[in-house]
Amino acid sequence: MSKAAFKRRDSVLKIIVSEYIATATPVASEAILRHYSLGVSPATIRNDMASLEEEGFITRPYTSSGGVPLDKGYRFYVETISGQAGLPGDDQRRIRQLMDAAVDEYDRLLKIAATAMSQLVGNAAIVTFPKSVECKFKHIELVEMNQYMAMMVLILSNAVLRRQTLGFNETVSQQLLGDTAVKFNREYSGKTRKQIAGNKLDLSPLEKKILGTISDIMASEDMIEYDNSYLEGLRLMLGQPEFVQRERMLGVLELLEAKGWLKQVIDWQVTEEGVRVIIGGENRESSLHDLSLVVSNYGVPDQARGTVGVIGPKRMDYSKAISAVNYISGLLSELVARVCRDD
Amino acid sequence: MSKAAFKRRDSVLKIIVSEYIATATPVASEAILRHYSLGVSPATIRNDMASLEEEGFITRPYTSSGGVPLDKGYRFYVETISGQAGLPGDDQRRIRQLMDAAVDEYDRLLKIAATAMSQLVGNAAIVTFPKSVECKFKHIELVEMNQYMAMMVLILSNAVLRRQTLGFNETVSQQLLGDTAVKFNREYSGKTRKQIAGNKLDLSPLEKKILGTISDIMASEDMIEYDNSYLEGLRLMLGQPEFVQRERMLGVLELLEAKGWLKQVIDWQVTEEGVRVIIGGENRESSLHDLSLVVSNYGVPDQARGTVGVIGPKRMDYSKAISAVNYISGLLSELVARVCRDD
DNA sequence: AATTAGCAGTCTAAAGCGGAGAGTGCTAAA
DNA sequence: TTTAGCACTCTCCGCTTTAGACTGCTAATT
Repeated sequence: MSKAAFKRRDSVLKIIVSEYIATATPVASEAILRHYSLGVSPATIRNDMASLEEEGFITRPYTSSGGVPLDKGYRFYVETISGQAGLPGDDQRRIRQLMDAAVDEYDRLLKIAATAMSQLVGNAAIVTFPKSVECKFKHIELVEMNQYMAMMVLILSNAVLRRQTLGFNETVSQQLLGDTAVKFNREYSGKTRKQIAGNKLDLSPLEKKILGTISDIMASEDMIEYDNSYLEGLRLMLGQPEFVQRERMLGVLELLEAKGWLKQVIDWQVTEEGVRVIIGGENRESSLHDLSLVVSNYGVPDQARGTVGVIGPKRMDYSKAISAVNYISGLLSELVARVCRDD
Repeated sequence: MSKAAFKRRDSVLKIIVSEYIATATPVASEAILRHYSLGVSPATIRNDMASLEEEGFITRPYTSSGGVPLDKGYRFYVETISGQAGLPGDDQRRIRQLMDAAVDEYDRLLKIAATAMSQLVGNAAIVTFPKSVECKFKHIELVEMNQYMAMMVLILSNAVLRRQTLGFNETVSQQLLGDTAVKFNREYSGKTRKQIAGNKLDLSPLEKKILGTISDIMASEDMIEYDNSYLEGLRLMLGQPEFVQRERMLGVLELLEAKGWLKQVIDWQVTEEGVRVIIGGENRESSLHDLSLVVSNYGVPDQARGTVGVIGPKRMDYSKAISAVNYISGLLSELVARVCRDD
């Protein structure tokens, strides 16, 4: 096969993928020529398609029907488009505007980001809370609720916030609680869990109990993969034609409600930089085998990192998804950086 | 029609409803006799069914097919079963166990409650955060993040917690922030928004700014119908046979993702006590017209109140749903009461 | 007046059939 | 290596048929 012929075959593959992404129906040789004139006849395209099939880029739903991309085909397509055009200016402006409106409300901001992203790509989108690599104690607050109970509010590095109620056997006063909080804040601010554990102070039983609780929370915070996350736009994703069979639909729903899959994605991602595309069978988790993910980390390296991504059927507008994830992760990184700068 | 005949007709209706709830297929006259021997022939049942149809309790999907309940039929059924048996002991124990495991983590607790409830009834369940009737300032905490920014954590009555970042034009120290927090806590603790607004203190520009933010948050807290809420078990609900037509499924998904419907439910509910069942067309919101809700408030009257409920197709196990909602709302009330006791 | 047997009639659901149309694979020629 | 031409495959759609589930009605019975 000549060099020119190879090149044409690649074009054919690219066209098949993008056409299939757009129409969700098998792509016929003549359909290819209808939209892109390659200066050859349908028969030639058919030959190319046969060759593409042989090498595992595409397949046929049944003998003598158009081609649909396989994972390998999608992968090829994604490689050729990556590093391409960013998000249209309109979209950028719209998102920025939405997010500016909630810039001070951390939680709402992430939710808005997820919603915006899902609408942009017509699929589900997820944004996880940023998580610090190893969290540090920042501030504690103890508020009396009644004689035997207090609410503890614990602020960790990068704005992670946890509240917990504490019950005591003896009565405690707000005064005592306040003093304890001051002491803890003075001694432990900026320290990791291990540093706190190593720094044995002279503590009263009450203080020991509180310290234990703090330590537990920090430990669980260090373990946890996602504190919380927003998954938006499910309905958009499930509206896609791949989910007409309700069995698949319910399968996906179950998968996403469980959120176990998240761990897998994040594990994989934690070391990577930039946008990463995971297509169908490339997912470790077999339940994700006919879905694709476009994910990226955001945040400040070695400090607070979260994950943002799009999830949808393999037949997804990768180009748009990549630019959307890229843009939004950048935006979120900016915002996190502002909050973290002095950690 | 004789008195005995009336009674039998009611039984027939009850059987039709419960049978339809169990099987999701139109109930035939002979099917009724298969499971419950009423000592009459199928023809008699048919006569009764004709009469039930005439009065709008049931309908037929097509001429000469079994009966399926209408809203009026469900309503009748719900009235006859209400006030009946509670949740089985097993279930009670299981739930209590689950919830005890997270009793100190407010947010997780509510989520667990929602999940447990959804599994119990095989439909979606929702639990909203408790909201105070008029919230009171409880505690503020100000933490420096960097020279020009601070994080404010605001605790309102009944454990509502809000965090927000603040940006300043001049530099601020942790010292200054701490002093301000102490001052606010001393002056404003236990006061409502109006009381705070009426109590004009001599404030620096910085303090004025912070106070403004607090006031805004409290105002929005007073306005908001639901702070946050957990909706769990969607997949269970959508697995029901009523959602085989994917159009309906997507409609419901859209509805639930928007969460606008929540407001309607809660509005209606806020004054009611006990479990309330809203069947199909009884919903104000037309998009809920073929769904039913079983909801209840929980919390402490005149203080903090949240809503807990089950949402599913009209063909729902009302008996189980009612007892589940009843039990869980009671459990949550207990827990809220513990936290609120001294507000 | 209420109930019942019996039967004709109605409707669904599933299966089978057939033709139109889309699109390919193959062969032989350029 | 490309192309034209054609036979062939397979889906999709609508139509028909058949079996079966239930009812509604009528006329008889209690």
